[in-house]
Parts: sequence; C-alpha cells; structure tokens
Amino acid sequence: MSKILVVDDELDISELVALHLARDGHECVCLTNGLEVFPYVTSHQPDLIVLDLMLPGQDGLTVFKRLRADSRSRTTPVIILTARAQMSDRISGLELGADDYLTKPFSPRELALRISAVLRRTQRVQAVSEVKTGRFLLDRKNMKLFLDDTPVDLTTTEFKLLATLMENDKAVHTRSELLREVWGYSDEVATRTLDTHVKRLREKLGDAGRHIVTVRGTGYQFCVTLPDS
Amino acid sequence: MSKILVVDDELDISELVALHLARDGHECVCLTNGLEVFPYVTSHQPDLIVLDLMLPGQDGLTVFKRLRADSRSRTTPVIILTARAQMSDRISGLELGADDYLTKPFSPRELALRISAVLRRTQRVQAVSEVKTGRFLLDRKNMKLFLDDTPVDLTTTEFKLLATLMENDKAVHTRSELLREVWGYSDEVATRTLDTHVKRLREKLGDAGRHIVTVRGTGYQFCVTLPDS
DNA sequence: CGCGGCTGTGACGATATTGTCACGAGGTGG
DNA sequence: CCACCTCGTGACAATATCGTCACAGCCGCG
Repeated sequence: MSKILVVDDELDISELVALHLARDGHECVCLTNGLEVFPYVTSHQPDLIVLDLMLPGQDGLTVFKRLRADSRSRTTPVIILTARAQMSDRISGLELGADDYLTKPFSPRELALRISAVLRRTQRVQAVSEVKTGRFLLDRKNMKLFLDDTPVDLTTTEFKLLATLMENDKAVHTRSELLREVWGYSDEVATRTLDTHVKRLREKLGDAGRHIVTVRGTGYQFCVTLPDS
Repeated sequence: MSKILVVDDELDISELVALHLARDGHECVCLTNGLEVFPYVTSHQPDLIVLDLMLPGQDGLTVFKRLRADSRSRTTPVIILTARAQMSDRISGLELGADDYLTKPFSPRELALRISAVLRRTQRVQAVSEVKTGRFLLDRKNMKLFLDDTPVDLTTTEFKLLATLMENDKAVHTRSELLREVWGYSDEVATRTLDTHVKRLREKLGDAGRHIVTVRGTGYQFCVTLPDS
C-alpha cells in the first residue's frame, strides 16, 4: 500500500518492524547507515520514513535536518525513534518538524498504529488531488498525468477531458455532456472537436489509449479493465 | 497567533498550560466539562484542541469520537492527554486519528512544543530557513542564493519568485498564484511582469535556468532533476 | 541633481494548442 | 447487400500563450 523506509542500525528491530508493516500491507525497506538515507529518499520517494537517531555513518538528527532542508523531501512524513536517554534530541526533532516520534523500547503494534495515523493525515490530502486507477495516476493539483509511473505531457484541454472521463470508471459520458463540461458549450453543436481531442489523447497514451472506449451513438467511457481480445 | 482549546478537569494543569501557550503567543481557552466541548468547537472553530480523556460529564474518548464524526471538526488537530494507567485508551485514540498524545505528568514546555509541531504541519506556519536541493542553496534568512556553492546576486523580487517555485519540488504554480504570492495581485491581471522576471531569473542562473520549467497553459514549476535530452 | 539599479509595461514575434474541414472507415438497420 | 449515420483521421488555419525587447518610471545613493 505505502512505501515505508525504516532506518535503524539494530537489525532485529528493523526486521520485527518490517514484519508488522508487511502485515498491514506496506512495502518496507530497511537501511542501517545514515549516509544511505538521503540518496535513497531522493531516488525512491518513500511515503514515510522511520528514522532512528543513533546511526553509524551519519547520525539521525543530521540526516533529518538534511531531509527537511531539501525541497524533494521536506514534506515527506518522518517518525523519529529515540532512546529514553535522549530526551533533548527528541525535543530537537520536534522543533524541526518531525511528524511523530517513538521512544525505545516500543511495541511494533504501536509504531504500526502511529504510521497509520501519519499516513492517514498525509494521504487524506493526496486523495483529494490524485486519482489513481489501473496504470493511470491523475494529479489534479499539478495537472499532470502519470502512466505506469511515467509522466505524460498533456495540454490543459486534454487533461480536462481525461479527468472528466476518469471521474467514474465505466461511466458513459455523452458527447454533449463532454462538450459542456470540457469546452463550456451550452447548446447542441455539430463539431468534430471532441473526436479530434480523443484521437490526440489516445495517441499520447499509446497502447493505453484503448482505455478510452467509444460508445457509438452516445459518447465515450473510461474503462480501467478491458476485456481480453 | 492560534486559538487553542484546552480541556482538562484539573484547573491547575489548564492554567499552567494556558500560561505557557500565551507565552508562545497563542490564544487559549480552557474547558473542564466534556459536554461543553462539542458546542464550543462547532461555534468557535479552534485551531487545535488539547483533550484530556478523564473528564466529567462526557469522557474524553466519547468527545473525541464525536469530534471526528462531525465534518466541522473532523480535521481539527487534537492532542490527547492520557494518564499512564490508560495505555489502552491511548492506542484507541491513535486508531481514531488523533494527531498526537501526551502522557501525564508532562512538562508544559513539551506540550507547547508538540502543539507547535502539530500546528506547523496543519498550518505551515514556518518555512525552513534554508532550502538546499540539487545545485541550489536558498538562504531565506539572508535572502541569498548559492548555485554550485557560488553566490548569485538576486533582487528581492527575483528571490521571492525563486523561493516560491522551490518550495516544493515539481509543484506546478499557476500564473495567478505566483502573481498573488510574489506581487500581491488579488485579481486576474493580464501582465507580462511574471514572464519578464522568469526570463531575468533564468538569465542569472545560466544553464541552471532550465530547472524553472514552463507549464504551458498553467504556469511554472521547479524541477530539481530534469530528464536527459 | 544626476545616475544606476530595479521593476513594470506594451508591442511584437515565436511557438504551442485548438478548432475546422473534407474524406474515408466502420457500424447498423432495413 | 446497400444506404445512411457516426466516428476517426490528416492537414491546415486560427487562436492562445509565452518569450523577448526596448523603454519609461521610480527610488536610493553619492
């Protein structure tokens, strides 16, 4: 469900945590060295990071500060793990804007619950702006489409058309409905504009263009799953 | 700065907390009875609620569940106060989506820090003073840009524009959004001001100017990494 | 007071996007 | 099987958007 990065030099803790997270359906990656964190985060974009402060290579607090200073990871949720003796570190972490922290020793169930709570907050925001269905991810806020995680450049009209079609899987949109919602036409017009745009959209989508299904005499629908043929 | 509602039947705790919060510039209101919370929240819309579980009238957990069930308060940040003996309640609170919790006895400073951390997440009150990403280092405090560790002289408007674009990697900023945030325009204006400044900024950045990407029909985005081409 | 730096503006050209047209392909009903 | 209707497509023109440039105004400083 979500990509969780766990950074802890104690392998028994990481493995126990990973087991719990996998049970919740998350994809979990474990790192043990502070120097590995930043390169991993900027290239893999995890949904959440569990970060121990006591790390070899580069200590957790330095790693955290760097994550918060970089525009690619400054909003990535981070839960900091602290030892009881490190009360001052935990307060420093809070001051830097960690999303949560947990004091060792902790129960894996509690960590899993905190992770769920943080993800719920951050994914609630995402749910409003993103539509993810099948091979498609539609980012409304940024007017971007990703197909198989690859960005596809769409014009604003193409994006609006696709977004309208994807709003409800398999919903059939009439031509007049699409012309009204995407183009603002208010009355019946005989125009090939819609056809041309559907064509251009299908071209840009390549083989995934067939997810836009023509309903003859009515309009078009978007189908995530297609019958094999 | 923010309206904080503190709900605790122990007045000495509430008053100590209120004193600390006032020191941080917050406006603090204290309630002692669980039945008073919901009516107050729906009419006053506090920015954050500190909620003790042990309450007369209506216990804190029931109050919290009601807050989360109502659309007016579903997203209001809540920090739950628990006694050490109530470990099961604290986990129940997390499962319901509390933003944080604190176990009694606690230091008022720690609560104040947690409140700041939660408000920071929900309100984006503070911006990181330094943004370092890729070849760029943006020093907000001194209004300085360093490109490949070399200082680049920017005017105040150029700096504000770049800082806004760099806030979140790949976030697309519309023209009207940029005109509002950098120039303070409040309505739609047809102006080439933004284009001219983007041009001047790109000139000063040299080859790194291509990190400012035009999104036709929408505006601009800042991309730390660019596709090779 | 003059000069230089900064900023905003409008005109114009370049580029991208969009709409239209004509024609053919494909589907459907009689 | 044929006529008719609907849709797809390629080419082209129109329109919208962005980039650029030159200039003017403002402000601060020497």
